[in-house]
Amino acid sequence: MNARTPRLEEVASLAGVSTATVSRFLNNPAMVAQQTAQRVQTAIVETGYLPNLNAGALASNRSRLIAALVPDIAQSIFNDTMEAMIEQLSADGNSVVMSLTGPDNRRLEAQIDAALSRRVDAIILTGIVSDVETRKRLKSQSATVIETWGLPEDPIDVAVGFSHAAVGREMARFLHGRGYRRPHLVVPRSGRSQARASSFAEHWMADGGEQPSILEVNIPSHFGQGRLAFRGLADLENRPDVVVCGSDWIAQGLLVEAQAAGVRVPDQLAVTGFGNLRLAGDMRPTITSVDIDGARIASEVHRILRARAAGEALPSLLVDVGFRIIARESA
Amino acid sequence: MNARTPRLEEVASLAGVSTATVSRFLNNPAMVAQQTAQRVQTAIVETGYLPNLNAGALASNRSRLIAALVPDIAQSIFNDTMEAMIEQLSADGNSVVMSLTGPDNRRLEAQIDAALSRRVDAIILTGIVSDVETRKRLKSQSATVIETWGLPEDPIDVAVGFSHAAVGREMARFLHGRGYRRPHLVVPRSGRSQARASSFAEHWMADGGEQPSILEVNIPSHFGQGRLAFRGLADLENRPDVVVCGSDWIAQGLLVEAQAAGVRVPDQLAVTGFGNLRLAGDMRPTITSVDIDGARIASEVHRILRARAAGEALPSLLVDVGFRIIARESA
DNA sequence: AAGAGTATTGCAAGCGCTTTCATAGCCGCT
DNA sequence: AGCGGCTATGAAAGCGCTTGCAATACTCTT
Repeated sequence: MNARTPRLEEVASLAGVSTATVSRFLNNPAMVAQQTAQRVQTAIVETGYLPNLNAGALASNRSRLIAALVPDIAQSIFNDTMEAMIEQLSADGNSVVMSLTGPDNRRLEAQIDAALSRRVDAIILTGIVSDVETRKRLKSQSATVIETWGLPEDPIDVAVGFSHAAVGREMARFLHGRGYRRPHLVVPRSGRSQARASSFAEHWMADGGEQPSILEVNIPSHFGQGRLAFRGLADLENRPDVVVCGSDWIAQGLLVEAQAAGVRVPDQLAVTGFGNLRLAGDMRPTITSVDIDGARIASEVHRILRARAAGEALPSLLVDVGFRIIARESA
Repeated sequence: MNARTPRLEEVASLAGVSTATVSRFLNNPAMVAQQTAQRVQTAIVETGYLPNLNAGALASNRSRLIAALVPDIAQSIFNDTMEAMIEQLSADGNSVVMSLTGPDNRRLEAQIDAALSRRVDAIILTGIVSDVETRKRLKSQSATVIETWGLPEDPIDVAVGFSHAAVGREMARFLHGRGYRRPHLVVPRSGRSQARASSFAEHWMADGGEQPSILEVNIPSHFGQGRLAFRGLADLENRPDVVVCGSDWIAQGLLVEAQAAGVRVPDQLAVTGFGNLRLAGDMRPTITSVDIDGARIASEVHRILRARAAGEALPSLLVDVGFRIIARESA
């Protein structure tokens, strides 16, 4: 009893125009005359027409599909960015298909295949250290590839993010300036985190500090690791006065454990996080963290995609959105 | 210099068969003879062929695209479920497109339009109380609609979840059994949470308890609300002995604030959460919570979609995956 | 040995759009 | 009146697959 979903043709004949005109009205309203547009609009409403984007994608070779590859979403520091990305990209007719690459990138190749099979307009990579082969492969195909949250030296195509090295440097200066002397770094095993950590160490020592102690933790990082990290402090030769955590979760866990142990933060032990998640400001004491503006990243990505879609050249392939150290109570 | 991406035809001619055969090999390998399959496989590798799924979707009227509508991902209690969903559904050729409906469902209609325009095979709704009109609309169209995390009395199509009322009931019994007498409920303003709360109250009183006090909080719920909730306890006439929180985040925030105030948990004040997020087990004290098996929900959804794709009838439109109260230190 | 049944394959007609190219109408100028 | 330059539209050729139907080649049965 359900009539088939209406096609462009039904709309066209109801409006007394050709399918070409309806298609133009839909994709480029400026091309059709006011009067015609009116009639077409009415016909669309009347028929309850919903375009078939798969057909459109096939014909136009533009899918309006964006693939977002991200390690995970359960405990991800990228979630704010992803959320902004989905919202902004969806706003003008794109759809975001999510792929989870997991802590290792084992499934990455397959996921890229899947994305390319959908003929996505763009692939957005977040927090992913693609290996050389994968990078080469991505370079040699035609969809736009946007790396976010890092600014690689040799981007695959376009990149929107910040310099992890700069974060490490600024954090070192910040803590040095506050008078801390013995930092301990809790570093998730991801290339990005490690880049921050080594930059931190480098600048810390350049400013006359001693080599910071380091604890590596697995990814994805989480609350529990902070607790373990705190306990590990006892084994250190000289007790640190500040723990620089690779994520706010770790910082939070460390804080909780410190409090349970009766250690006063920041007096006896200071703590910093990374990511400036909501909890950083909510935690007690509030957590000093590094804020990355996810919405800004998303809007830059959006801008880039629009430019690409319009066939415009991009002024720059590397967009630095910066970061801010948010000083709070914990350090 | 880049040759166009190969089409089915290139593969076919290289393998010395028709495009139909290659297509069959791809979609239903059992239909082609061993020898032929071998040749086709070789040709595929040789050409580096990647199917164009948009074309396939158009021709077969099956997109292998699944729309997942969820309120948010930044602070979502559904993330574990979503993650499992994406992983499982992606595993056999589907792609999941994410849509964020936000705390209100203002954009919901547009998002449904977008999904239908993609001719998705299914729409997965999570934690969304669609209004009557929307439900009616979803009912009257042909894609599979799966509601998750709740078991509506009148499902749109299929539902996979648990009974919020049962959670409220069991939690009431659990706490009653543990000897608590004055529960206080912190309830996010979402239909689901409220269903749990009213069921809790109902059964609590049926067991002879007094009407629990209630604090409503906005969604999405987060850490900070727990802290506020704790402070609000001071205004209550008789101090509760247990706070039943609508999410683990709230419970965590409450715990942190309680500890800062020197209140011992659970001796002076017990706390329960909901969702059994990772932090519930990591927090100190560990948080008593309600576990929902997201992976199970995902696999049921997956099963349902496979059945639908195969044209099989479903044994049941309502799948109850249950829940478990995880007793920990906080209550 | 003929007929029936089964396993493989090819032909070709779409799936529902977009877009190139051509046409028609109209305006202002010379 | 004739012409160039617009603007608005239509005709129709695909986009790259899937799949119903038909054909072919075998394998069994009787």
